[in-house]
Amino acid sequence: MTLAIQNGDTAFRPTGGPFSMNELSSSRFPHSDSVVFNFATGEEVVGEGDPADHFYMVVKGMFRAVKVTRDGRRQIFAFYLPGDMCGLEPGARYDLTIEAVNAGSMAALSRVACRARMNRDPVFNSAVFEGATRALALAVDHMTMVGRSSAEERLAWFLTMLRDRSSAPGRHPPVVELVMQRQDIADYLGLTIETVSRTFTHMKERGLIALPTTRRVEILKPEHLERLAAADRDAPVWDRTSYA
Amino acid sequence: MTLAIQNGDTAFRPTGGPFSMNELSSSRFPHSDSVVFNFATGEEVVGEGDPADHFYMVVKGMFRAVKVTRDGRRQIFAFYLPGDMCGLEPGARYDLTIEAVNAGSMAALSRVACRARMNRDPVFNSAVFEGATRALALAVDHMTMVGRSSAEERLAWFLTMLRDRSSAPGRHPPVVELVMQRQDIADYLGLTIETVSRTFTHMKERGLIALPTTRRVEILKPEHLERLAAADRDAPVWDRTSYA
DNA sequence: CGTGATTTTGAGAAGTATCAAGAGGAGTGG
DNA sequence: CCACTCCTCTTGATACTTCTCAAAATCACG
Repeated sequence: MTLAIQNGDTAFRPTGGPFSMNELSSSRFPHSDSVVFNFATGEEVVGEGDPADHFYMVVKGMFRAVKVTRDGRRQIFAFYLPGDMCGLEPGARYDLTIEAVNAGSMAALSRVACRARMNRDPVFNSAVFEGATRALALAVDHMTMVGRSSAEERLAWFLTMLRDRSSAPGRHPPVVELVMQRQDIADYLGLTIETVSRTFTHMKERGLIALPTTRRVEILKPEHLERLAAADRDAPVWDRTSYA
Repeated sequence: MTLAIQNGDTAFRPTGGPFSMNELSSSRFPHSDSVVFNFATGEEVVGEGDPADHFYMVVKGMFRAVKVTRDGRRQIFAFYLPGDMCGLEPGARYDLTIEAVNAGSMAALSRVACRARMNRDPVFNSAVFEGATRALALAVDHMTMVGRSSAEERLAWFLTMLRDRSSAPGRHPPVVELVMQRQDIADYLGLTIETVSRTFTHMKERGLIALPTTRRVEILKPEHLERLAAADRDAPVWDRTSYA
């Protein structure tokens, strides 16, 4: 893992969006205390069980929170985009592995420094707490989805979420860049890779989406997709912040 | 909802067990600030969206954290036993509904009083934080289970959890009292009630368990059940504390 | 232009849901 | 104490979704 000291206020490109966690972005979280690390595709940021001594904020790229079980089953709990914080858990050790989905970088802030900052900066403090809260709320939604929805509903939910979180909300038709590969989507949604692929195909055939390339989705019928996504939920709040 | 002012240190019967959250039990959490409320079967403690002004600790009986979606799908996120805390979420409103599974009672402590206490009692403070942390860890496990396990593995996991959390760990064969009904189990595990019932029958036929009554399970082959339960996980830590 | 990884497609099997009916239990009133 | 009723739980038959295994197609990259 390469290291780069961040100089002042540059380097941060918060993606914007209706998320109060953005209060933490650019100007607030990364300041002279923080250090930016670069990661190659697949590289590990923190491993499950590592001592939890830092908080992280995504600067660039996409990251994932993963747990792999003894017998190889794999579950992804969150994808992090620029501006998202992770490593928020108050415990002594990380609970999940955080890996780079593609090449990217993270700002790391030591917990000690963070604690100090929380004490002297009420906005920062409440934002971090709110982040933890919403991680729980998101887990609730995620679990309901995994436990109770069909493959098509799950994928619709996923695409809707990515669209809402992505930094280019104005385009028509809305375009979602799938940075992660199919296996990651499957492990996030509790499906197999084949089912994910078939569901993409099915949505394409029904005219809901177009797939100009494997990793790019054009949402042709956003309302339809949203209806599918929200079939079993109400007013989901997409959370840019999670924990790990 | 009936009200009873608690007098001093009586009334609490922590069930014991290997859970550090018990540091909060009897002597710590409920003290002169707290008030005990009684609840009838099915009665609501807090509803989703209510202002989150209190923390709660189960004194007697069993409670559940529920979310029901627009179209009637229902997901249960936790069952709370005596000594468990809920309502821990830092946000302004409760995220889930908490209901009494059977007749029971809860000690309520206002958040204001709790905050004050957290400031002057470091043990209490860290215990509450640890509780929130483990709620997240439990959600991770729960989600992996719901997303990746078979019906039999889920039920084995559930029974193992209840046995570990129950207050009578010494009996042979281990006996689990199912206070909740089948629908609750189904909604906790992401299954249908019929599948839960069939899986019970199947386990009975295989000699893993006995069902002297509908709501009482004797675990005849604990090791076998544990093997099933842990098939896709490692060393689960059963958590007496969750959030809502 | 190969070569390996990723994704898609296909066929069949397995597991769970659904719909429907029956059995068991608890409470009530005669 | 026994019927009656309601509710929960179990069982059965079938349909459907998703998984599994296998192979083909596409993509990424040297």
